Amino acid sequence: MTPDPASADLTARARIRDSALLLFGRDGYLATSVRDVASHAGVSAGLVIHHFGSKDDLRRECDTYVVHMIAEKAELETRPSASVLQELMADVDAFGPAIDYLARMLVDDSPEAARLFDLLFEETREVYLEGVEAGTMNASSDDDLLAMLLLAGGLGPLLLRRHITRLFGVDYLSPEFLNRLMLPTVELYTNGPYADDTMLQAARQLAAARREEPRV
Amino acid sequence: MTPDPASADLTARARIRDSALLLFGRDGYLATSVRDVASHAGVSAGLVIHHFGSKDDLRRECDTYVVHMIAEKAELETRPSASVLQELMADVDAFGPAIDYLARMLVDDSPEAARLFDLLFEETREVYLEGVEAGTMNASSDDDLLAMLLLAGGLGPLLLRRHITRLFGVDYLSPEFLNRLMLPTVELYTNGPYADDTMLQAARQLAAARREEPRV
DNA sequence: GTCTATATAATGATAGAC
DNA sequence: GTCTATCATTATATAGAC
Repeated sequence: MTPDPASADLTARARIRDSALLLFGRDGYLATSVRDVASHAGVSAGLVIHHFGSKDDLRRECDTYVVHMIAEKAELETRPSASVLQELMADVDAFGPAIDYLARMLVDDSPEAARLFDLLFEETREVYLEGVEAGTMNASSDDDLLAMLLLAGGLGPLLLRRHITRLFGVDYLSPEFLNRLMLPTVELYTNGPYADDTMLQAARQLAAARREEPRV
Repeated sequence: MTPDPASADLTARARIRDSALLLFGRDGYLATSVRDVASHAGVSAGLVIHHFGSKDDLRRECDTYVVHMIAEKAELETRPSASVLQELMADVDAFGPAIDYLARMLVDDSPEAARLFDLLFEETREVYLEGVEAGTMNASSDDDLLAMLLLAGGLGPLLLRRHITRLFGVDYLSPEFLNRLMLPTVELYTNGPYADDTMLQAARQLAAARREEPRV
C-alpha cells in the first residue's frame, strides 16, 4: 500500500521483513495482520507465509534483525549505550522503525527482548564501571542498580516517544529535538536534579538504620 | 479461574473490571479475549458484554479507573510525581495490576493515556519549578525538557519492570527491592552520573556555537 | 442479572495453479 | 516465486430463555 521508493529494488522477502518491522513497531504485533504486512509490502498474504513459515516466525526474524542492527552499531562505539541509541536516532528514516520496534519488544517481553535488554544492561554497566575507574563517573553504593537506573532512564524517553512528540509538537527523533535535548540532558547528568544533599543524607541515615535493624 | 478471596464480595461488574484490569495489564489488550476476562471473573462472556457494551468500552472504563486511582493518590501528595508512584508501588497487591496496566496504556497511546501523561508531566513540571524556586532543585537551561527527562526517567523502570525483575531476581515492586533502590536513586539524583563538568562545558560550547550558526 | 446458543467477521495457515 | 481460493479457528457481539 505504501510503495517505499527506497526499497523498490529489494527482494520481496526483504520488503516483507521491512514492512513487518514498521507495522509491528507502529501498531503492535497482534494489531498487525499478515494481510496488513502483505499489503504494505505489495505482495499476497500467501507469499508472506511461504517465505517465513508463520507470522510468529516472521516476528522472530524481525527480532533478531533489530537486535543485530543495534548490536552491530554498538560494537562500533565505545561510548555509553545511551549514546549508541543516540547514534541510531540520528538517522530517523533508517532507524526510526527499528527504534519503535525495539520499544514494543522491550515492553512485550519476548525471549529476544530479554537477550537484548541483558545485552544493553551489560554494556551500560561496563561503561559505567570503566567511567568510575577512570574518575569520570561518580561511584555508587550499588553499581548494578545505578547502571540499571541509567539504562532505564535512557530508554524511558524512547518508550514514551509518542507522548513526548505530542507534548512538544516535534518528533522526539528529529535532529532539532535531539539537539535541543542535549544540553538539558548533560546538565541533568552532571549535577543531578537535587540542589543539596539533604535527601542524600536522609537516605544514608535510613539505610544505615536498616542495616542495624533489618526487620522493617 | 482465579477466585480472588479479596474480591469475593464485589459485584460481578466490579469483578469483571478488576479482572480486565489485571489481564489487560499482564497480557495486553489484544492478547486478552472477552472470554478470558469472563473466565477470570467467574462469569459468562455474555455478561461482560451485557455490563459494558463492548470490549472497547470495558477498556475505556479500565482506563478512567486507573487514571482516577492515580490522580486521587496524587492529590494527597505534594511530593514529586515519582514519589506518588512510589507510594502506589508500596502496596503491590492493590496497585501492582494498575501499575502494569498503566505501563501498557502509556506505550499503547490511547486518548486516556495521553491525558494521563499530560497530567503527570504537568505535575512533575510544577513540582520541579517549585523546587527550583525554593532552591532545592537545580535550575536548567530548558525547564520543560528537564521535567520531561525526570518524568520519563522515573517511568522507565516501571515500563521495564519485567526485565528488571528478571535481571535482579526480585520483583521490582517488592518492598525489599524498593528499599534497595532508594539510596542509589538519591545518589544519582544528588550528584548525577558524571563526576566532572567536561561534558557540560562541551555541550555548552556546542549550544553557544549553534546559536551563532543555526544552520547545522 | 445471568446464562446458553449462535450469528458474523476476521485471522493464520493450506492447497494447488501458474 | 508468486498468486488465488479456501479451510479451520477464533474473536466479538447478539438473541432470547430463565
